[in-house]
Amino acid sequence: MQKRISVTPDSTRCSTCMLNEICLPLGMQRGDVNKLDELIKERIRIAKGSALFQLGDPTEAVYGIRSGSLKTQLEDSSGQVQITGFLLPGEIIGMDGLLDNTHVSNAIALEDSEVCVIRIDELDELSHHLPVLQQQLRRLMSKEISRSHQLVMSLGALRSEQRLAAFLINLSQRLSTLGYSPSEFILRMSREEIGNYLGLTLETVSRLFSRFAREGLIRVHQREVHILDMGGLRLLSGTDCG
Amino acid sequence: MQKRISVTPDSTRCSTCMLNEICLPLGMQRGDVNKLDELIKERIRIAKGSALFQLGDPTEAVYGIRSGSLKTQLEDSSGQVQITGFLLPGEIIGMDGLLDNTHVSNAIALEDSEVCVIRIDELDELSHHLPVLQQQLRRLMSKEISRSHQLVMSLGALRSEQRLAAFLINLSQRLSTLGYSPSEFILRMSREEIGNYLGLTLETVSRLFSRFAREGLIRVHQREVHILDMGGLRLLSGTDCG
DNA sequence: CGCCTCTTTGATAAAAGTCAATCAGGGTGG
DNA sequence: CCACCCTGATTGACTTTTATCAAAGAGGCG
Repeated sequence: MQKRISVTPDSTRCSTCMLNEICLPLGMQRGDVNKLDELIKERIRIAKGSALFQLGDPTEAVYGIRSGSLKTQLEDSSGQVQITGFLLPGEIIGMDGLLDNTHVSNAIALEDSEVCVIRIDELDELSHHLPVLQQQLRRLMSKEISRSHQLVMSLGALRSEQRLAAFLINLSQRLSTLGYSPSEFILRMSREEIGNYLGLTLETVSRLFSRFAREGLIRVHQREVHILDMGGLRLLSGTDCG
Repeated sequence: MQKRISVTPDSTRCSTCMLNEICLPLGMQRGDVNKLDELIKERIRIAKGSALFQLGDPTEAVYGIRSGSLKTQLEDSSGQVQITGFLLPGEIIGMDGLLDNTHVSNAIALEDSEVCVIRIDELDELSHHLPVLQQQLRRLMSKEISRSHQLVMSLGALRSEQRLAAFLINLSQRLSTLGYSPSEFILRMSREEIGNYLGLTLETVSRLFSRFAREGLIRVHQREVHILDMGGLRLLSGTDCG
């Protein structure tokens, strides 16, 4: 279910990638981004439902998502699962796991996806000639810490309707950054996955979708969502929505 | 309420610090730790209740806690607060905030505390001569990501009693690492702060303490906690407790 | 000693979960 | 090609958990 692909000189590289401004190169100088091309030597295709990495696997790399979407989830010894993130193109996955180079979570594709392999050893190597690269990874890790803290805030301080509203707004914003419509999108995850992520049951999520629709905030049909009243959603969420 | 202290040659340094094995130097070679001494030029004393940094402050450093304890909390525009961590000696604080060098949380001392200042610019500087240092920070940031994910799991997947049990076990383990008793300790935070952290109300926390005591799992008197039945607590928590 | 803050405990209400039935689509095989 | 089946989604009735409101108790500090 995984297929490794070599990146040849004529493949798309960081310097020519559309996700340039969002992904690893976020905020880097043009010239430096060109040097990044040396870093990405391989990509991996992952089929829907299969794992990019799993709990206990050695961490040799982190991954920039090129297309598709994935979820990350913790799994404890009793098999209990908690989804900790839904990741979209341009986002980096696998940065937990760098404590002692062992993955502590699973990363599973929500649809057929492709990721760029950022090998840690090569990152350290390249950093000698491109010192800004270490700072870059640091910024991305810091972002992941903040993101996770936001999720903690959502789970700890918001009520179910606020969580779902904040979730939709957050998705909308991220899709918008990628150039997609902020008001119409297809959810790649099930009600159960949304519920797990937000600390709710799938029934509660389903009921909330119906209620939001009844109140004219959204239109929803299965996994297709239209946001009709972004202002209303924001108001409902009661936060600035991380 | 903050007092900056220069670290003189005869002060305690990383190489002679008791927290050597836990803090920034975690897992580093002896020789490398000696080089770390150049990095820490300043410490800060923070009085109980006052802030080490606040939302919006520029991030010039991260901080290793030398003594005392702090909490970190997010605060949204409506003033709603969510505590995202209680930090003990040897732990690093301030690693969110490295995305664009602005703090996105508050760090407040739970008791009079002292932290070592790890300036980011000096860290980058020293890294030229001590490449392992970047990896070190990376590991600590990865650890913070995992820690936060564990908290997400606690908030999203556990019931109130499991959360509090897991919280006590986690505290016990960390205090034990510091050489304190794993079974007797003083909580530095109020019921309200514990509740906020765990996504519960202070009343629920108080009731749970009473219930655990009634069931013989702990003895508790105000902020003094004795763990009587660690096995029972573990069983109750239903997890491997991050 | 008395005030103030934190904690405990109780009664009640609200939120979200559980159990159960039905519905809708998509894919498969006859 | 269509019926059927399987999975995921919706909706309802009821239960459990946790929050809210309220009052009283315990320490600590001036």
